[in-house]
Amino acid sequence: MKLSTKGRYGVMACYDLACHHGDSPVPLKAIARRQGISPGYLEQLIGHLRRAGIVRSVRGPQGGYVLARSPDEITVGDIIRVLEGPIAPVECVSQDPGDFRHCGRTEGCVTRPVWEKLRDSMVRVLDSITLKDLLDEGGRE
Amino acid sequence: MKLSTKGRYGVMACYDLACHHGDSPVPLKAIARRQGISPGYLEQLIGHLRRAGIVRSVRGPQGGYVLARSPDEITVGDIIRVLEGPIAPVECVSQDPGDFRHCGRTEGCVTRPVWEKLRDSMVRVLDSITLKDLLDEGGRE
DNA sequence: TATAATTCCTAGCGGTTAACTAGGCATCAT
DNA sequence: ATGATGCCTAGTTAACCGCTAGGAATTATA
Repeated sequence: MKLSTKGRYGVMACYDLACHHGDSPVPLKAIARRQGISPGYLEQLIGHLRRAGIVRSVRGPQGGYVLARSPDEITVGDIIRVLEGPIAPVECVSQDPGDFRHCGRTEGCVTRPVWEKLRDSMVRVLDSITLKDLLDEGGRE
Repeated sequence: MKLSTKGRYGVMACYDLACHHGDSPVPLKAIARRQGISPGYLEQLIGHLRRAGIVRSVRGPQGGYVLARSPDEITVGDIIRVLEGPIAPVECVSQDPGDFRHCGRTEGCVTRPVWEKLRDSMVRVLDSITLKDLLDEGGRE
């Protein structure tokens, strides 16, 4: 029941970009250094975020990455979904049709409501926290 | 962010035992057959549940397993913790000292509060649902 | 125009875990 | 004494995680 580093690194990287929102593009190396992430690995992760429209890239010298939307329009859930897949403790309660898989057990599976409640509570938390919230918090503490 | 089959199978097996609570011991094979779980694999899982004091075993013919406590005293969280480990999306917010691991990043890690909120909401859901709740629900639906 | 800083892409790799299977031993009602 | 059951450990296959490697494309700047 653990997140992989993908999700964590992704959130950290996006937080880093949020800190520099409005500035010139942030090179990947700088993010990797500040957040303590292997640059090569982060490159793969940020590629997903780019293709998902969460960050934008600028190539060439002085290039780097910027958030594609403002920090208050990007939730932690958005990032997690890109890097970890649908937020669902088991496939049979996935809200993404591509990920959903019927467990094939007796109809009226008794345990499914448990996983649905768990999923809902996870989604509620992750979709309620924006990068802006993290910025504000970082400033206060 | 998925549960493994361990947790799911464990809850299903315990639900099966709850259905027969008060009766004579339920042989592992019967549980495995009804729940569609590989008997050999379930044997390993139920071994953990036994050592954790959630189920009791009776050896010999007519033997099998029974719940060690009544269904309203066993939560889904109890079962998950035995089979999946501490309920924590990342190790640095694990409430189990053995599992906890400091991420070693800059102090005042900005993302930790996110994982703490997520953990709390997961724990709240899983610890609030007992096997009795599943029984009642199975009866109604 | 040449250089170098950057992003982009894909392949591979070593380690770990998941989900079993296999096989043998211990217990004990009948 | 038998056979049904639980108990234990060691394998096995496949997938995935967290990287590393190496090169191609882009482009600001000297």
